[in-house]
Amino acid sequence: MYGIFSKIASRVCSDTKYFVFLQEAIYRHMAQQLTIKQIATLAGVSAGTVDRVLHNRGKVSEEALAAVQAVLKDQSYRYNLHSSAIAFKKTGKVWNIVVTIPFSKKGEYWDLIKSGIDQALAEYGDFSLKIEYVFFDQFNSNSCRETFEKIEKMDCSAVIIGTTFVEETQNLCKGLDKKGIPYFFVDGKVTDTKPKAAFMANQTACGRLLARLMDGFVADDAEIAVLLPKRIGTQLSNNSAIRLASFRNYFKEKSRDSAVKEFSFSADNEKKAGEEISAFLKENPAVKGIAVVISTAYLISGAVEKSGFKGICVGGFDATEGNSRCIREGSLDFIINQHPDKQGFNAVEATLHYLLYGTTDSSTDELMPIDIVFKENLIP
Amino acid sequence: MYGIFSKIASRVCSDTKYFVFLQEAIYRHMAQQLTIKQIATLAGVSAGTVDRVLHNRGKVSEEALAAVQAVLKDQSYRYNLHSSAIAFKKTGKVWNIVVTIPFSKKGEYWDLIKSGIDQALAEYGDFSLKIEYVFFDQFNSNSCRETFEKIEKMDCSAVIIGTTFVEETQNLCKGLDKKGIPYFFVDGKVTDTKPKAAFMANQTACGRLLARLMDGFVADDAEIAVLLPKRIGTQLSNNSAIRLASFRNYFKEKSRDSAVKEFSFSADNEKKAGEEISAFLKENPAVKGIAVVISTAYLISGAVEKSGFKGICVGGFDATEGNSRCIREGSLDFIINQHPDKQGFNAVEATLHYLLYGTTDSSTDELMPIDIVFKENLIP
DNA sequence: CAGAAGAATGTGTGCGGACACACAAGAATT
DNA sequence: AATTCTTGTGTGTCCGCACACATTCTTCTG
Repeated sequence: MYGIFSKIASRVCSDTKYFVFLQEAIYRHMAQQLTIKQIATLAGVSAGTVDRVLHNRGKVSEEALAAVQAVLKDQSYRYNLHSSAIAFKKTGKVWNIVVTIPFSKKGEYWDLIKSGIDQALAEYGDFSLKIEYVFFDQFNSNSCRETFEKIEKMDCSAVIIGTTFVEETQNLCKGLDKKGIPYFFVDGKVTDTKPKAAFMANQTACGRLLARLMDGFVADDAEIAVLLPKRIGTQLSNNSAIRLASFRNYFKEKSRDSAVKEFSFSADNEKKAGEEISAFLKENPAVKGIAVVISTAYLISGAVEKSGFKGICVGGFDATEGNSRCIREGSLDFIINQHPDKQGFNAVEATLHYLLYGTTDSSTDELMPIDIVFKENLIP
Repeated sequence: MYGIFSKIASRVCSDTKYFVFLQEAIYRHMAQQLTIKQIATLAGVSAGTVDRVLHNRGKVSEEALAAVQAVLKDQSYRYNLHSSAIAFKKTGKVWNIVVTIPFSKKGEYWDLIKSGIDQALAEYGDFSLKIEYVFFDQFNSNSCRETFEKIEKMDCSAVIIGTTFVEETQNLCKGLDKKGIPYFFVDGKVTDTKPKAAFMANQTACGRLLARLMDGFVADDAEIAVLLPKRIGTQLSNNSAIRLASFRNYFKEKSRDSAVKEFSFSADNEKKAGEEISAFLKENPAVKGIAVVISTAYLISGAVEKSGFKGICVGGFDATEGNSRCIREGSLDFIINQHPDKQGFNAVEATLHYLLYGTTDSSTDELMPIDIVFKENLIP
């Protein structure tokens, strides 16, 4: 791709010759795409036959097949996306995508994923596309199970799944596999499943980055607290567990593991969380950094500021509304953003791509970029 | 947009009722788009009249105009992008976008912008779109002037301009304004011009963020060097100047300005740059942080490591190939990424959008997100 | 008042692809 | 030998839009 460009660029050192350079630098992109009819002419058959080959509809003689495939390969044919979409309308069919994710309040993690999905729907609204949301309770495996059972009975073209409960997800995927319905993951992966793609951030990198930043921003002789959600009944989510392990691992490598204190707080209760962190900081005055491995750091940073503790660096995950507010106000120092909205958007995009072309053009694991957000680069 | 979603979510607190919730949560998006023909029927006119109204082709009576506009507004009509693109093909016209940016070596700043543009071309290849590159020498105002004069004579639908030389850009824009050709900026803005949109990062935020990170990562009693390119004849580019001022401002606010040392290096000569920084560090042993305000930090970080200086934090701008390599190898600690590729991509996208719909759907200034990249979140 | 000129409006065609359907030629059945 | 059936193939229609061209209605002129 860079061939011509770099060749020209390397030639321009002398001052006087730039004009000659310009003549050559004006180069044109030509993505001459052939149509089905042109392919047909080249292969010596009719458009219908080419269509049959392209869609594997059968009823094509071996010689015709060979002739068409030869031309197709030679000309690297691609559907014209627009014509395809237009013609598809005629059929009256609609791509029905079912999205099943936990519900959450406006501006919280799963709602950001949903925003991305909605955005994708708006962007790709000109395709015959329908999205059907089915929410469940991320803290209640029964809700998840019954929801997933419902989905298996639904008539749809593809499913986007927010990975939470492992066993329930595996069951759903098994059912979908049997029916040949493609599915995609957002936020994570689950073993023994075959998603067409999974959109998530590298959790090991996330944990390590959190550690690196804390290490940099907190004095060498201070202690650092790593905060987890208190859970009753259920265990730590897979993502959080990986982040925690990776976080601790960083400090182990630096032989500073003794400075790290683990602490669990009530992530679903603002008041309780505040009281807990206050008490903790009183008991541990050497703690000068608080690393929250989940998306509700704002519950902590707000309380830390209110309680009057100074010079404590607080970091967390994801640009939820609460976190963004605290960053803006200064109580939260930074967050590591996994782009939940982008995950949602890309999942829809990939789904549509798969439905239209029958392929995912990239690898199964779609790692999202991990951003670090300070007050200075927060998007308002 | 969140209306239904948040209403439902807030209702689900009790454990037992989630199933009821599910029934309601299955809600369907319906973006029922009317066609021109349907609009015509509703307005009591023919499709041709609606078409004339939509394209401002004139020859429409006042009453017909009013009737159509009323229906259009009421139904919030939008072209079907696909049909539009398909039908446009028939006309044989092609959108010809001229891109004029400085040339640079593969993987350097302007080449990243170009990659983004190429990517956009690939993505939007199914539109009748042609891109014509015209490169110039960013260190030679004559090259720029003569290139721009050439562009004024070219026949094109829109121009994307990499802002470098102020006066030359103003002249070009004046000419384009006269001909009614829309133009877009990448990397910066220029006063007294009327671009449809400018794609760039907030440079004040960039400088401040650089300062914030340096401040955090370098001990309080150490000195910090801020590195500028040595220029002969030309002055510091606008972007660099803003970053520098913003950087210094941060430390002034903290009354630590005395710890900041400015230093100019040969940004276009790897060997010279290395010798200069080595000498500088020998003379200034208290310097423990190096902030490079331009995109060639890799020239510095490589030399710092080779010369054997330890414990010095180096930060710079943009994920160029050189910088990415140094981050990976560990000599460069972090970079602030302005997403040049995204700037290029979005510029093409916005241009196409303008050409198709006659509007830029957002504000003139398109601020790009600013990312911070460490080894941990570097995309390979 | 016929006829030309002009303004407003309606109709027709084709972009590239998806699919239904018509049709031809040979094989299998009655 | 006449018929159904199979298999391969080409043709026609339509999706929604852009634009050329045909048509109608109005007004003005000799």
